[in-house]
Amino acid sequence: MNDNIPAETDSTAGIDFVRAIVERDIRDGKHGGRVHTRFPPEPNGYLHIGHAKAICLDFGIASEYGGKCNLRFDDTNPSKESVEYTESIKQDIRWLGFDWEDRLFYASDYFGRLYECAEQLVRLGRAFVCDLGPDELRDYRGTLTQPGRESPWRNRTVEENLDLFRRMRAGEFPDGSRTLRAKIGMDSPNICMRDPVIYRILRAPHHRTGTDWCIYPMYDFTHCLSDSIEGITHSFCTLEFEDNRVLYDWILDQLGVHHPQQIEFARLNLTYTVMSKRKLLQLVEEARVSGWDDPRMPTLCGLRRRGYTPEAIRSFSKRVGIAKRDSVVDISLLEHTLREHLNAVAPRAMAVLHPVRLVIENYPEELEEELDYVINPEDPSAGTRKVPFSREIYVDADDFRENPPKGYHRLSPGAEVRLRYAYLVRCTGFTTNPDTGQIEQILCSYDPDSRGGDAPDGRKVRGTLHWVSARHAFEADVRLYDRLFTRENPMDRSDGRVFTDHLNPESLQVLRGCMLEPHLKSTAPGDRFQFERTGYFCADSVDSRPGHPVFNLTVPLKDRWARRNP
RNA sequence: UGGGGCGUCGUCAAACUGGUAAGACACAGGACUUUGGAUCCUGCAUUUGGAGGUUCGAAUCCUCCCGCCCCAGCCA
Repeated sequence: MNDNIPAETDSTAGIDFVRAIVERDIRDGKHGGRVHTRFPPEPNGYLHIGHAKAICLDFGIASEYGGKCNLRFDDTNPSKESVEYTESIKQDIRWLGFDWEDRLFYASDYFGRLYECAEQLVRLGRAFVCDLGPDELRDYRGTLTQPGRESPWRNRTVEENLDLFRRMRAGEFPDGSRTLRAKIGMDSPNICMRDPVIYRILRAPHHRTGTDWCIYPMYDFTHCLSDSIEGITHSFCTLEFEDNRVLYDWILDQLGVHHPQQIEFARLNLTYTVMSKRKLLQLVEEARVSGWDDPRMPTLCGLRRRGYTPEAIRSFSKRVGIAKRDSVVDISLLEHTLREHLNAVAPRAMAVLHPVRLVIENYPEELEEELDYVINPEDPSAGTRKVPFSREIYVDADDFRENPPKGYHRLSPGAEVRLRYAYLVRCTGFTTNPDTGQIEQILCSYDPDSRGGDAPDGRKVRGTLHWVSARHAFEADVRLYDRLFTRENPMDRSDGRVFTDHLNPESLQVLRGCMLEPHLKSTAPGDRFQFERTGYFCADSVDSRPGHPVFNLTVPLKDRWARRNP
């Protein structure tokens, strides 16, 4: 993994509780001091930044402690899963920078062994076939405060259960007519333990096993055994599975097999976005966004298209930490790690998003110059390139004010500014459109002795503007993105509104006719730049065409001036 | 009102078996600057949900209380 991020030495702090457990286990020689984790996504949707936290934990801990991490698809519900999702998940994990090497597994690989385990449980007298339908089952389960009732089918003989379970597998019974249940007890205060269903009849073609099976194991049964089969030592999952841990342990204990330790941590929440697959799916289906990879989505494919780097996401994951407290991380932390990385690696370029023509009246009509441009001041090894200059250029409309506010050190009548890496120019006048009153053209004179931007006499020039030579510029579309929601917590229903009511109508703004440096014309999709004084941008991977890149705003530069002068 | 978890700065998050509240983001000042970027300084919890108690000493131990999250899919 080649991080171009300055060493993350900010962690003088203690390690998180998960790593503390792993280290203690290594010290104690548990599992022979071995560390083996797994990332177990269900292929029923796209990965998002919350999954990135889990991936960084699972793969991160394995690599930190000399262990391994498997990728295992938890594909036990064929009605919701597909190969499309498995492919996107693999791509996203690789993009994030992690490698499962030859350890790509599917829970469906274990269907045969899982079935054997289920029969074993039956033989042990620890599972039975139950004929209760879904409604009855719910009724028998009891409530949070009242214990459940035992199924009337609970005391079938081992032989009968075995026979029935085999016939379930053979397809003799209709979907939903019977289940295989663990025989634990109906009076547990933990509802997970009230004779939970471990196999159901479901005639749905599976994306890997086709129609081989008409019964599928449930999560609780599958997960612990898959972990066990793979020799996992530490099984990390999110908080909502805490109650399930008892069942995880119970099943493994009954079968007397290798017993990994499940450890739960808090999932990631971010301000100004939603993180559930269901909500994200809704945004896609209702066309509130252009798709799973819309650059405003918190999906990994969305962030990638937006211009986020894997390094930034990994750094972010490290900084949010791992704990058990429900929390909501400020999106500005993610933006910070992004800027931190991009600042270090992104080549600079000049792009004028809201162009206004500026004429340097004393600059020779036909003259063209090639000026030296520093590619990245943060990285001298990036070197320099040439940028063309001429009498007429474009500057940003926001860089000129007829009546400048206090503290404004850009262009205004009489004011002198520096054109980055070019010349010092002084504003001598301007013209406006008589109909609209809009600034049409800014007039300036330049100081020929200031080539490169240095004041020959050392005079102070506060403002430095980006610009692009009019006759060399090319037009392009640039999309400005902002947060998708206007609320820190879009799920806030205190005023009776739903999350889609909080969508930010200004989250996407398309700018046409932006004027860019000619050298940007050959940008390849996905290439990232810092447009000086504006922000970080990347060429869109979907809508760019050869010679016609379309740029996405990845994240704006911080702007203290704008902040103080709203 | 059952069970399982969790409550430390605006937001994350440290503080090993009690020893006198890290760090980061954000925010606010200032320095510097050919990006109002970056960088660099400075400030930012007399206090750990609350109330008692034990102790020379408590975020850490005890008691009671308050608040928040999760669980009643043949989803994961």
